[in-house]
Amino acid sequence: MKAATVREIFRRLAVAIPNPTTELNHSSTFELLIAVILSAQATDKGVNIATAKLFPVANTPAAILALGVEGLEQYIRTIGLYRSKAKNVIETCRILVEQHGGEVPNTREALEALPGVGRKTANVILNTAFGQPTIAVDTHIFRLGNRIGLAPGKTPLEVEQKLVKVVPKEYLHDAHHLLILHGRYVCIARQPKCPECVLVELCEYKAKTGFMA
DNA sequence: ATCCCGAGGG
DNA sequence: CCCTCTGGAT
Repeated sequence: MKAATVREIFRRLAVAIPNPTTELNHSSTFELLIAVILSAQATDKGVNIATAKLFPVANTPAAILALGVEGLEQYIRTIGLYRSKAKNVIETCRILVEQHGGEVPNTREALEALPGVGRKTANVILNTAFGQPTIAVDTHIFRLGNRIGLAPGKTPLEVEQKLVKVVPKEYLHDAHHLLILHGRYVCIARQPKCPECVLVELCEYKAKTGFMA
């Protein structure tokens, strides 16, 4: 895909999505970290329902630690993979208290050392809490990268590295949320809403599949 | 039956 | 590389 086309894609997304930020409710970096860990293979909406109950009761590492695994499970039962997430969150809180003074670390290495935090989650925290130009490749961005021809790749890491190369500098920070929100509401997995998409004539999906009008 | 802001273990 | 974890929405 031509550089000018890529630039136009982000210019249009930036117009269509005036406030490109997370839809995971949070009022601190710690809350964001927990919400992102919980969001694996789950919808933001579902995570927000659970954290609306959890955070008023416990919104610090020490407070969540005090709930214990089984106590925490009661709050996040409605989210998929809740048992492993409860275990990971507790262990992450323990490490935050013991090794980081109860604060969320701001380096990739320290973040990825936390249980339940892989490359994607670390990228979200670095981008959204610490303002770094990282691109967290979740299911939406992986799909879009391949579907519209923006950054094709067999793995999320491959898509991420292509995006970092291809995305114009001024859009690098917002690219993550511009793509996620476009993927969530327009370029959805099952039946993309091509008729209302601002990228139609720039998209390789049309040429490949002749999407329905 | 498929998808959702994946990660860890074998 | 694959498999498993896992509930709720569509």
